[in-house]
Amino acid sequence: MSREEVINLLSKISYFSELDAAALKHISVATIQKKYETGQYTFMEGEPCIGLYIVKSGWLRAVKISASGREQVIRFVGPGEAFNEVGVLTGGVNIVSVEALEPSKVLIVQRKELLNLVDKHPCLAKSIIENLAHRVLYAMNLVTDLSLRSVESRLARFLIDEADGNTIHRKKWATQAAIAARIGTVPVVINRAFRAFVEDNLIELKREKILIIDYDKLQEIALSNE
Amino acid sequence: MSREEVINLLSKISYFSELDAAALKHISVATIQKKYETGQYTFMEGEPCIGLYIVKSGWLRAVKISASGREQVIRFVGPGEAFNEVGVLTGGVNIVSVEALEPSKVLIVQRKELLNLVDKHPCLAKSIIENLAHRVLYAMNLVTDLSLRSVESRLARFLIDEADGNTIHRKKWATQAAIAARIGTVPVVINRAFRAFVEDNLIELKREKILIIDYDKLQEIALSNE
DNA sequence: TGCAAAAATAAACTAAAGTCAATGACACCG
DNA sequence: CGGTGTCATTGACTTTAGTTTATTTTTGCA
Repeated sequence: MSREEVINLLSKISYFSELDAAALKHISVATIQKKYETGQYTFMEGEPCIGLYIVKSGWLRAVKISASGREQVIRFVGPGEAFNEVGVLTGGVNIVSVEALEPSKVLIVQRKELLNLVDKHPCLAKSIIENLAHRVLYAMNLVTDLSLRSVESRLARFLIDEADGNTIHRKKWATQAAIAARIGTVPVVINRAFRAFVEDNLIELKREKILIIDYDKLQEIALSNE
Repeated sequence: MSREEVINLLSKISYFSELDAAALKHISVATIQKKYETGQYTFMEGEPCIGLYIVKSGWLRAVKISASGREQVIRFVGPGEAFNEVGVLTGGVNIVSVEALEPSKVLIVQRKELLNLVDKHPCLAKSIIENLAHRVLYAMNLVTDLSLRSVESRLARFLIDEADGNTIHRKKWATQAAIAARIGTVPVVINRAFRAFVEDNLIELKREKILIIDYDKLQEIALSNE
């Protein structure tokens, strides 16, 4: 990837969108490029944190894994998104593991470099604050979802959130198992919930996409035990 | 509370600890003081956010409430701590409800004022970033706790985290119901877990304090299905 | 095209968490 | 000092979620 491409990609990241050209160029110099194959981990939880990762292409997932092997997906990340901010900004240790779901290319802005930049550019600090605040919000909603709502309700909400209009486009890696890990449960349980939704004519379920048929009822379920 | 007291309190908050005297004085002017009785809410989720709250005295809890009446406590806040940062820094809407657990006094730094300050003081921005990043970390751990670990395991962890040495000092409002809401379950279930711990001689359970007898085994349970 | 692997579905079962209702213990207040 | 209300405890029961195993259906690839 050329210098210009790097700068162009960086400028599209919400963190950096308000930085001037000079600053962007500055960052681009401190940037590493890497490539990962499907199933490969960019880094593991607990390891020292190298820097802020920015997805150039491909999809990955940030995940916490329990000793018993169950996984909780924190989020999926795709082109133009950044991940590992929290590792960079807390103690310098990765707090999740991140796995490539398909062949992926990323940029890495080195930790020290990034921390320097924060000092120098108030607008960067501001957008980081905004972004982190939203991340807290997201995580807190995840918390209340898990604690207060049923699997069906969570799934309904997930579908609504992910829907583009009334269809959810599924990438090849968006299997029921992947969705289960995101919802906070196991594949069989998600499958049951899906079946139930299909039975009740709320959705149409295909491999490449999910069609929402009865949006209102789905919303009702999503809100039911909120 | 006098101007000096206000400034003194502000200077102890992690956000403001590195601000100079002039800035602190500046903030103190934009500050409102309020008092709440036990059970009174400082604000409700969804309401427009007035500002950043700082606890002068008393304890409060930030909570999300479901339609069915169940509660998930996000955190307890006590003297010297701040709350509602996320409301201030995201859309200006409160994302939790906060209830006084005992008669409490708070300072409120108005939202606009705070946002102005962030622009002017890079060190403030930096400490906010740090603080928010830790908040995300905390929330994510809460997520994985809820999703991957049993009630017993969560309770064990909670006890270890809260312990000062090998005793947990319980405020009058630290009832089993309150702990349940924090752990993400209901009072009876917490009670069962407590009983089991007492049975197995892991803890000694009293109204004013909890004594950890077998720290190692408790830790083992805390980590068991991590 | 067809075979092997992955994913989805199904059923039977277990375990964990939650509900409900009743009772016991204890603290606070008039 | 008794009574009222809150909190803790208990048992019986329901519901939800998770496990296991087996079968069917897709998918991707040789």
